[in-house]
Amino acid sequence: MSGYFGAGTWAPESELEIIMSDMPSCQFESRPRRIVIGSGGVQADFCTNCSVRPTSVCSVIEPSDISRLAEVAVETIVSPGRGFIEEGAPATDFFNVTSGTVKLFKALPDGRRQITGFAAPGHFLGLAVSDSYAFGAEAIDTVRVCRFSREKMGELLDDFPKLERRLLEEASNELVAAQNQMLLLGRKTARERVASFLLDQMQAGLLPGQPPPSGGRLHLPMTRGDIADYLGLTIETVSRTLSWMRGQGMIEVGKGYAITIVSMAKLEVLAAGNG
Amino acid sequence: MSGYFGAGTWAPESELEIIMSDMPSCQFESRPRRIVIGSGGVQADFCTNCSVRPTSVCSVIEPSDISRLAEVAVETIVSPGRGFIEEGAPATDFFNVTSGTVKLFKALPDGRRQITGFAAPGHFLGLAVSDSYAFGAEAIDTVRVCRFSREKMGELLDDFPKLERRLLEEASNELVAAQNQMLLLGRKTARERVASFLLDQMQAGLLPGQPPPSGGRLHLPMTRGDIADYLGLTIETVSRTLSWMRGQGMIEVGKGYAITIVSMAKLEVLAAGNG
DNA sequence: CTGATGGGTTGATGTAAATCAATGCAGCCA
DNA sequence: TGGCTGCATTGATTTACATCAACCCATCAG
Repeated sequence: MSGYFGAGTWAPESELEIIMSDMPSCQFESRPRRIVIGSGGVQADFCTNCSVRPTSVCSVIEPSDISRLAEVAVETIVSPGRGFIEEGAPATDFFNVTSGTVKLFKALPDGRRQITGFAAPGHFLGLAVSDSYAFGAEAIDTVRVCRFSREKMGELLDDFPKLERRLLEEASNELVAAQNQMLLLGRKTARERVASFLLDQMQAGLLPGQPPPSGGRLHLPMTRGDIADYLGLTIETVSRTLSWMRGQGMIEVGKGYAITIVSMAKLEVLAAGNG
Repeated sequence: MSGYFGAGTWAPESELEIIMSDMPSCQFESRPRRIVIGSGGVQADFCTNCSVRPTSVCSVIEPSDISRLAEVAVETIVSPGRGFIEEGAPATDFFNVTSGTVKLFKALPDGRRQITGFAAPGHFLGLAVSDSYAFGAEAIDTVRVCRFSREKMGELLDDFPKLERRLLEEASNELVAAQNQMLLLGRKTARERVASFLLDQMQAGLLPGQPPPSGGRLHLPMTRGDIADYLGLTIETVSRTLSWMRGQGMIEVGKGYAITIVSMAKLEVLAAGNG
């Protein structure tokens, strides 16, 4: 395809690329393998029909200017367990998660990991002035992201001042979340951490974009290991704490990734620091 | 006195106000007492001659537009130990630190505290989209800040797009710092934390604005308690760890707030996670 | 079917850091 | 001068959590 939208001089933008999981799992993911599987090009309504547009930074672009957005966005599919941002690598792109869940993390040389956040659909990734990524990103389940090159993103920012304000808003929100997480990591007990986590996940599910968790039913896509790395605990402590909460009648732990919150009140008391 | 942070109907913009330490110290600082001591107004070169302008967000305002800045800025002096942002209070103002050091923190109901950062001259405070402050701020030594009302700041942002980009940059940098701190709090040992802290302080001192620490000499304005609350440790552990480092020939601990870094290399090995 | 693998739970033991406690020292004020 | 307070250091003891280890249960490949 060429000259799609009559705008671009070259083609590969707006194709669908897939980052495959061609190896079961390795300690440090190599650079994502990029496979372009479609070349029909993206429709004019690519962004218009985007399910996360109302809640993402893209919402500030007027419908009349949507084509500008679709021009520079490359939709990418990342399979579960696959990394697509490598900590320390040159920061060439920004991403917008459109479906699935991403874990963001930093690591120490000996392998210790801290997950700094989970990015749900609508989340914007890559905010860092530095020329290299300050964190890594890996798909938890099957993830779709929109990729913007740094260069193209700069042009968008120049042309749409509203976008800049929206990004500042996004960054501020993340900053608040980061401060909450620092309080959690530095001063909360294991039980308080897990309680806070469950309530946060509940809260996140209530936001637009994802199916709302009815009846306190949560579907956590991440493993116990991920939760542990997020809360600064070990797998065993997370598991034991969940069992303890079950024993206290706070939650029910289902098969797989299901957890049901039975007593929000009890969890809130815990999370606030009483217990 | 009433009208904490001026509701806006009265005049004191561009006067010099002082937040006094009229009580020695209480568990939770009451609202700062605001005392206007000058009323001559700020000179036209108020901002032009500002020592932190080159390194702060204000640097993006052209000299020709500086008067706009001086119009909306209120210089405020905060005495040591005095709070000037209360966590949870309505977020009415933004601040720019011009001298001294500020500690930013979050607290749990039972008094546990996490210091989320130390703000040195040039640092911009108050980035949060929420209508209330997500953190508290307290002067460590004598602090001077420039205060901007939310409203006036909005006007500045409308008039100077560059300011918005600079704020985004500022927020991104803070985000990176926050992620580093999460790694520290979640996964580093006490020794690694203290080592990281000393190196960060060294780094911060090398940036423009403050007198560069020559010969590895650091002057830390904060108490052991502040360091502990920043690193997610106790006072005793911080003290013991510093003593241990002294024993290892890594540092020298002087009287008061002086610490000299003897072997940066050893500290770096520690901070990176080998030790 | 069998064995391997990854995730999860639970138990026994170890330990890093918290807590409890005593002491020293400087600044401050009556 | 003496008493008070805040900050710091160091020692003794406790503890929350990590570590080590066993086990269960899916899933999947041969």
